[in-house]
Amino acid sequence: MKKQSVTIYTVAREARVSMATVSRVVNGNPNVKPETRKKVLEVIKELNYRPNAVARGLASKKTTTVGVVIPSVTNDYFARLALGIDDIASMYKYNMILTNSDADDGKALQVVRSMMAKQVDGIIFMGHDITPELRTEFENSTVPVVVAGSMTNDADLPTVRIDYHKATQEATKYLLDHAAKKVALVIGSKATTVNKDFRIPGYQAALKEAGQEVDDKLIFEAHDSYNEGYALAKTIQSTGVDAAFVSDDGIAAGLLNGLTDQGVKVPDDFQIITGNDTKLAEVTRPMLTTVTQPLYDIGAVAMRLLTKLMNGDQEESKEATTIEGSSVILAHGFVKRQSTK
Amino acid sequence: MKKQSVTIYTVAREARVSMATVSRVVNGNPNVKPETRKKVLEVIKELNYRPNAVARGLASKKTTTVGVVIPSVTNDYFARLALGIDDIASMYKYNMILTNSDADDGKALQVVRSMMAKQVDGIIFMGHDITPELRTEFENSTVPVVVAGSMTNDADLPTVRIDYHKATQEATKYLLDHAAKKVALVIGSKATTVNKDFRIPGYQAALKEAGQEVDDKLIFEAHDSYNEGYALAKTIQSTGVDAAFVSDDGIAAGLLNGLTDQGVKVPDDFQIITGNDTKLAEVTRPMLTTVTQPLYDIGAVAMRLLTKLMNGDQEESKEATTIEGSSVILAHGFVKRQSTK
DNA sequence: GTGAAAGCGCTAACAA
DNA sequence: TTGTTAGCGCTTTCAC
Repeated sequence: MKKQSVTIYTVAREARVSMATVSRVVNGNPNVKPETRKKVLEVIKELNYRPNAVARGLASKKTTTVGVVIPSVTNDYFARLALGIDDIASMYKYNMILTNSDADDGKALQVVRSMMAKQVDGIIFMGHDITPELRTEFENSTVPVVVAGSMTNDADLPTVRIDYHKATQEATKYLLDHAAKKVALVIGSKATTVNKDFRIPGYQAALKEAGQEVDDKLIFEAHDSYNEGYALAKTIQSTGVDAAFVSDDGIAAGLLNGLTDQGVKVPDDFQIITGNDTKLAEVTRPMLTTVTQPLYDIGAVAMRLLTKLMNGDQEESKEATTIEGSSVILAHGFVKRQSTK
Repeated sequence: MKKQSVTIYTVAREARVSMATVSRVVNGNPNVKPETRKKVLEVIKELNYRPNAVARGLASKKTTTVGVVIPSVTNDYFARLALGIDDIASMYKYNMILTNSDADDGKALQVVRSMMAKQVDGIIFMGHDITPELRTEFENSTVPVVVAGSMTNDADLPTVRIDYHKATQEATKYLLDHAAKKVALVIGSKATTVNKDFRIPGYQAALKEAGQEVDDKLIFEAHDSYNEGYALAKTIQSTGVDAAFVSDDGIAAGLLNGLTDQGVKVPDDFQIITGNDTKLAEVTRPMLTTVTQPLYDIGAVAMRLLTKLMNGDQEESKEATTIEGSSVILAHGFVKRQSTK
């Protein structure tokens, strides 16, 4: 790459002012005489001067760039969060370095390190849990981190999400209240914090409330979304279950289609509630009854929160976060469609 | 943000060598005596030194960051391209600044300017057309640009895509060969290059080949994906059409469900072929017959091509691009599912 | 209101 | 094989 041709120095020389003055007008510093400003602006336009953000970043120690770790862009759930993040980021003139972690802990660590090397001003982390190494990485840095759309094992991290416990409990109760005899819970992994500490307890609470015994065998794991959900259709039937709350829409769609293809009538013989509020839920036939989530807003609020943390005094913010817990819990909803009675 | 505590200088002092030597070992320069390297590496580890990529970028004029313009991350089509891009980018140690253009020309321009200000080493552009302003922006810069997953009005830009003309022609022919009497074409906008110069001519070629008259009224526009496709179900029937090739899966899914909800049997009374090869096509019932596209590969190849352009001599590359056309056309396919006879 | 000058942390000749 | 020395383009005191 060749040397940048027109720099702040070129402009300064051409406008017969100092670099400092050019810098001031570029940055909207009010301490510039209007006519000086006008002159500089003219020269900038004439020369088509564009400030070099890298140089600015080095000098100011701010890059107006945030890092966003996403398990998978092709998952509509995370993509909708990312859209909310990006919109607010753009609004605040931030750019976002977006990288897939492929839901792989090693890659997540590497990705975060790379972002920090690039001196991002903040990080939004999407994912279900954080390894000790990654946690150390976060702790050793002054860069604020916000978790969006899940709950991790690090309760100290500011997090924007819905109340997964309550949502799961409500959905389970709904099923129980609507003639379901035996309700299954289908989640990604029993080991993640969001499931272990929120969804499973919520599910169990609903069962207990209804006077039912909890049976761990009715909790199913499915990772690979649609296909695994489809395959699950057989397994799940053999357990005598006649309803399920499924946390992921891809899995739910697979389960629904798998069931249908086996001649099981949904919702007559089997009811399904899904939990991600993705487009998928409206495309299937029957359409899936869903716990709704303000996905876009979760992303947007996470980014807003991050801007606050980035601007406030770092230590103070961290303090506030840790102690008061600057986490945000947004309201979820429920839309009855065709997969429930 | 406070001054970075441990810099290349700290390491140099601690290891009793010069900054240059530290720089060499960090960058894998072989001209370092093994024991010196070892010593430096030790100090780096001990101090947990992390090179500052911003400073490196300023000094080397390379940021190992590419800009990616995406119309919408929440569209699975583009998300899959982005996944391919990101994977290859990671492989080559590039980060990606990803920004939604919302399919808005003004925003696309602004986004690109912002990326260039951040000194990205290259840009991957996803979108259907380029405004004169944006084209000027590209031309005035030395940053290589690759278009992925579409065809723009700028034929000089290296582009990675499938053969939209042929794909459309084949799909239309398939419908005609399978008892369709009157075939519609449903696209986003008649005005974009990819439709105006590729899909529409392909569609018309198939009709002519079959000895049918072309009727512009059988070409429908739908933008807002699913909902507009759903609404289209009524309109399209009134024209006596009994089959359609739909370029976008969201629209196709909407059309299918709209038709079904009106009691039209697919494929018996109406056949549909869709063109984006998105997950959606497998989730609907009946499942949608589809022109398949190597979406991930389109993104991956685009990123590979970009790395070549970024490494080669800039001018030379640009020359080669313009003259030989370094564009890549990948093979598409066809999967018959349930929405065709 | 404006300018001079010292960095920011690193790379890259050029010497040695 | 290693060190010295300029920058890269900008921000930011600190004077004036």
